[in-house]
Amino acid sequence: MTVLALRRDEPTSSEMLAGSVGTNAAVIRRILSMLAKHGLVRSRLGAGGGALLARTADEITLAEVYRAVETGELICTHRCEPSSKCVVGARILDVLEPIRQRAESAMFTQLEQVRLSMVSTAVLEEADQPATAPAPELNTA
Amino acid sequence: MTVLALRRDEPTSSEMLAGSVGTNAAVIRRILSMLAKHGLVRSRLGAGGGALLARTADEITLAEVYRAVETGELICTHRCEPSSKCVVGARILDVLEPIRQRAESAMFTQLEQVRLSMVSTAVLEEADQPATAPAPELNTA
DNA sequence: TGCATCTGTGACCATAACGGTGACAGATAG
DNA sequence: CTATCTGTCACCGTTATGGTCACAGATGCA
Repeated sequence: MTVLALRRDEPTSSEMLAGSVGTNAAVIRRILSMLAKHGLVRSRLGAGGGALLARTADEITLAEVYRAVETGELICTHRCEPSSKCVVGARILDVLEPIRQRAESAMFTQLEQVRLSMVSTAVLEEADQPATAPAPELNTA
Repeated sequence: MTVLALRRDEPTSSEMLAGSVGTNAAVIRRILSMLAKHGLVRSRLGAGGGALLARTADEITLAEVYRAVETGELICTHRCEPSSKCVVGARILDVLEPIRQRAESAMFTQLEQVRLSMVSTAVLEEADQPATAPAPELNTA
């Protein structure tokens, strides 16, 4: 996504993205497909085509990206159903669920405050300051 | 942990816990071992033994439990190393890392506010208002 | 129009992660 | 002394995930 943000209106092929990420083009296309379904990315077919951001990098938050790509729950509780014959087992999921939701939404609140444009400019600024930059301060805090 | 909180000073065997959770005793012992290493749980060996809370349920937060049990990072970024030949690939991890940390600590802040005692009393309160009145047995047997 | 390019998607395999299971030494209560 | 229970290991099967190949369809271009 950062690459797409930096390349603006120039389509980027999945082959090229795969090179940057260090993986296979089909994997990139798979992920791109998920992003497209959530309206974050669109693609141009044919020769010279590739992926483009569907909106400006300023209108995309990391929370949206996360939700598009990550399917399962952030905090997974019980993989197996607890025994309903035990007082605790019968109730624990109902008790834990609102807690899980609070924790999860706290994290999303943070991710919503980071826009893709912040990430791309931070990458460029790091590239400007070679070798010594330890902590890139994304101003949002 | 909730079961241990409710049973107070009475040791609970891994066999019994396994019954409540719906899994194998060895799995419980594996998890109990992790909790013990973090000082949340202690165990009594020999006949009539079992697991006990190392502190009161009021002194244990869900954040501690989470940290003890969950090993990997909450939000995992790149599984494979991005290409260092790409401007984005070379810098993206450094840029993303502080964002990840902010999001993660936001979640822990929530979990730190929930004590194990709150969970156990919530379970009991839910049990007090049942559609039908089940026998208050802790184990499944 | 024909060709090269690139997406979208499905199938398949290898690998990693994780829970389930059995086993066994050591500790301890009775 | 014996029954019980922990702590830990090894091992297996399942599941999730990424890597890879393949192929149809869309599109720009000569």
